[in-house]
Amino acid sequence: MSDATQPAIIWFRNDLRLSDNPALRAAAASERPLIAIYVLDDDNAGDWKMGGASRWWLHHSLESLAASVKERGGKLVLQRGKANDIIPALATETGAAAVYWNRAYEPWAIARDKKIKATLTGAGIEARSVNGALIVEPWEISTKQGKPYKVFTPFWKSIKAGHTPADPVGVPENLRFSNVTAGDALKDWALLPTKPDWAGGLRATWTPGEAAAHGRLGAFIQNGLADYDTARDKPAITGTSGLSAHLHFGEISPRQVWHAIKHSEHGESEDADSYLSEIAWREFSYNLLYHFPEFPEDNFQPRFDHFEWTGTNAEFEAWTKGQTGYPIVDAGMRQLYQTGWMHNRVRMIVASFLVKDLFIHWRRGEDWFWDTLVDADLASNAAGWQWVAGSGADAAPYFRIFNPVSQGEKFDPDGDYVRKYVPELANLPKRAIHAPWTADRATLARAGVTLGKDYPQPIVEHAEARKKALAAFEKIKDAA
DNA sequence: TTTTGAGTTGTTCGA
DNA sequence: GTCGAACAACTCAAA
Repeated sequence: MSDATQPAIIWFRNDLRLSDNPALRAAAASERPLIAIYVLDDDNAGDWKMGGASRWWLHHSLESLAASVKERGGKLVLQRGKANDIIPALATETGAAAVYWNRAYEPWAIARDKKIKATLTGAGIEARSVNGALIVEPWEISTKQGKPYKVFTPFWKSIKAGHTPADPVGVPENLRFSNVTAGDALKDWALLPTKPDWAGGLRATWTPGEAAAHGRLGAFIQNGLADYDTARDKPAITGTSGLSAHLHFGEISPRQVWHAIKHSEHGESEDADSYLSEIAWREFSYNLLYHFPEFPEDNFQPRFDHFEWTGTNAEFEAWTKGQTGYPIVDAGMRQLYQTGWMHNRVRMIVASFLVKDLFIHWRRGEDWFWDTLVDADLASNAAGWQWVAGSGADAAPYFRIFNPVSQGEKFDPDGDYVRKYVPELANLPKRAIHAPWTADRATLARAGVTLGKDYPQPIVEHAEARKKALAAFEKIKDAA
């Protein structure tokens, strides 16, 4: 029924790379001419269609992948719409014998892919999905009782004991592409902002694409890994790998990262272990999302449904704009808006502030991050917010309420991070940089700061908010 | 089945 | 300045 001249389709999704790409490898192994396609499927994504910053990244990542495919004599076909229609239609039109893809784990994507698989199979076309995004599939790891892990530490121990990844593989050598002409022009998707063009900070900070992902990993191993444990908490320096968006879009795979770290000079160090545990957090988040698909929308602990969210829209807006009057919070929120990314330590601080100082639902923070982060990832974003809010599976204890002043003093001791993103405070001495309202009049005058004019007074009093939060947690303690 | 130890990232208070 | 304890109670995971 099928002959060797029939092409195979390699459907690229969040796996925008050629190396260590199991679906691509399987497609190449079929020895059929390949048709490469990417589908922008906003219809299926519903409320979780890609946000603005992610779209910017996607544009450049697709450009990069398209160039790599072209170098090898092929063309990356771009189509927009429901993949349920597009993929089977392409297969039929081209007489394809098989379609290959790497799995996605967003609930909407799982549901869609299942239907597509049925459609293809029903039409006599082979449909094969494989694991290209995770170290361990969520259904392959469980507690000794056979249940999904809900606590990170035992999950991480289990990975180290029995689920370390295989070595990554390279770009298939026998890639042979078929000639296809159909498809959209990338620029017609209008993924880049124009009026206004807010992407300047993103361009200055990031280079999407497979080659850049490996460049960043190499630089991190060279310069960051040896001191990771302490440096990772300092937002003023490059102490983290910055791989989150590259990993999200699959420009690099977690097992490539794992392998490179392990085989580096400090591969067996504590620092390497704690870095790899961050990779495991990503896995853990996917694990939670797979087993509890409502995780991005609903409190994992239902008692949080009773929490009284009393924050106002004006306060939410002040938070998004970096105008809360707490310098470390404002620096973080401005870094996010300018660069599409925020340092992990600061993400926790701003999240804690939104939830426990402003009493605004974590879902609103999650939505804002979704739109503004280049690394916006359904699993990681939801897990992070639920963790901070305390509503998650493996949540921060109720009393863990970040103090934005002491966090600033501890992790940005010289105030360099604040000075960079809150330039109106740049001339304050370091003893006042994290709490400008405590500075005397002369100090403020010398720094050219008039509070309430150049920079806001704190919109809430932290000590008071903390007490209120503790009382609010007390109130929902016994709720169903 | 029951028991036991533990749970990413913190803060405050009092000695 | 430094240090340890307290801050709910609960659920998870393994023995």
